[in-house]
Amino acid sequence: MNERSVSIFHHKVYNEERFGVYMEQYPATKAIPTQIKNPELVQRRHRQIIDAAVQLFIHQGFHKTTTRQIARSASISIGSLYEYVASKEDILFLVCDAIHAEVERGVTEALSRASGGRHSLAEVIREYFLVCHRMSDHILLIYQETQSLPPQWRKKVLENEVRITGIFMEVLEALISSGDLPRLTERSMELIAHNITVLGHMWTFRRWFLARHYSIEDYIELQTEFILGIPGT
Amino acid sequence: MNERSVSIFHHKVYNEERFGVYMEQYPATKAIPTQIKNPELVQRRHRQIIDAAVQLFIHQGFHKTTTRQIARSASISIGSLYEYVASKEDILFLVCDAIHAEVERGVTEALSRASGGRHSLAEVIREYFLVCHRMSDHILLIYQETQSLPPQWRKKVLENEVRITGIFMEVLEALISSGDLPRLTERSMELIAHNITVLGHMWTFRRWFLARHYSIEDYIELQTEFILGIPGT
DNA sequence: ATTATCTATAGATCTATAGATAATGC
DNA sequence: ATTATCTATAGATCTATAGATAATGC
Repeated sequence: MNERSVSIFHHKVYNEERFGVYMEQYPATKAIPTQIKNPELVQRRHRQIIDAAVQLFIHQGFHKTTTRQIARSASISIGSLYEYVASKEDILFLVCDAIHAEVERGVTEALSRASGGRHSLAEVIREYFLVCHRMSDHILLIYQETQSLPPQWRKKVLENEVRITGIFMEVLEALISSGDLPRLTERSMELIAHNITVLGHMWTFRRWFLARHYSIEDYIELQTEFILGIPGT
Repeated sequence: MNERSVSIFHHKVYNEERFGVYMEQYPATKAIPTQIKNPELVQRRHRQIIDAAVQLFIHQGFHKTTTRQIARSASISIGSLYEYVASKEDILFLVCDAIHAEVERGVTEALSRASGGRHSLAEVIREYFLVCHRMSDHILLIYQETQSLPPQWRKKVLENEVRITGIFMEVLEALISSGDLPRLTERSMELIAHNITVLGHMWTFRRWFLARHYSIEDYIELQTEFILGIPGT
């Protein structure tokens, strides 16, 4: 569907300096037990599995995708696949966690570029919505398949979701304490952070309708007005 | 999970007067071919199947529920089940369509009670959010399983979604033309209607987080402020 | 020797239907 | 005779693993 989405998982964000060790790209990799001794290999195979599975899940859904298809598409045997995961659900967890890591990376990066002044909320919203636009299929997948995860993994995926919403809370807090935004109650601010998160997701799960009427630029403009409560600008 | 949700499908909204015929409760019943001659029986069995399936799908998901479980829970044999539907996907369609019919009924009913004045938008939002609260599990199911429908049925389910959003558009239009709401562009108004719809759904798919911090009454109050852009009241 | 990978398959499903049986109405 | 229902099962999967084989490093 979305050619660009394929390459999303080909950013290789290594961090080899820290403690002199090859750092795990995704926390999920650490959480899944394996018999394989070489951690670098585990990481490489996990990425192969994720890249293969994410495309298959997007196009066929989790349940209609077979473990054999994933193995074939990742260029490993079905036997090897089960050296790196204990179950099909483990693969779904790897996929969900990788998607959230990518969304978080996008938002954090945007944040570091933001000017920090009056308009920085609009800037952050804009960059976040563009991340949602690029990762439309992936975010949709999380909405559809989180329920298929075992409770232990689902909990971790929901924690990821809370962490991303937390980024918007920090932005709102900073702007309020600097006087660039009117004072709000904690509760109200928290809910607004959730609203921003979800209105970004809305572009992914209502795209079948919205894209017929609005470009992503239209959408960002109108939603920014709506969120900031400024009917004219 | 939610005891009240069971009874939602036990409202028997018959309309026997029109044309002197026993009217179909759900349009979906008409769309699914069957060998059974008695339409009243088809409708009754469809309702049995829907009531059984909706609970199983909510607790186990569509893919983990077997057609045998549905048949058993609906108190008919697996053979009979397949006299009333052609496939498992047909059952999912019946379920999604019935849920939307129930949501629409709830919103329309609320609308007919609304005072129509200045505060009627807040009233409609309130009643709609209460419908989402009551039907939390059901709305979540639609988010998760719409993708599992064959294209033909998915299209119909998405049309239901558009129709429900359309109700909010009409309310907004009426309030603008009566001068009770500031003038907005058509595009902006349409997007606000979608936002209202989705912020209701948000209570269902973020309930795992929101319910820890807000009661449904808190949620309605804060979201109404957010939507109407009034930080104080 | 140790580590990683592969092939072949056990074991356990599940959907959908064919063909037999029961119930209903003339 | 017609309509509705049931039982039994064909046919087609799919996940996960056991046990054999290949590659690597001392």
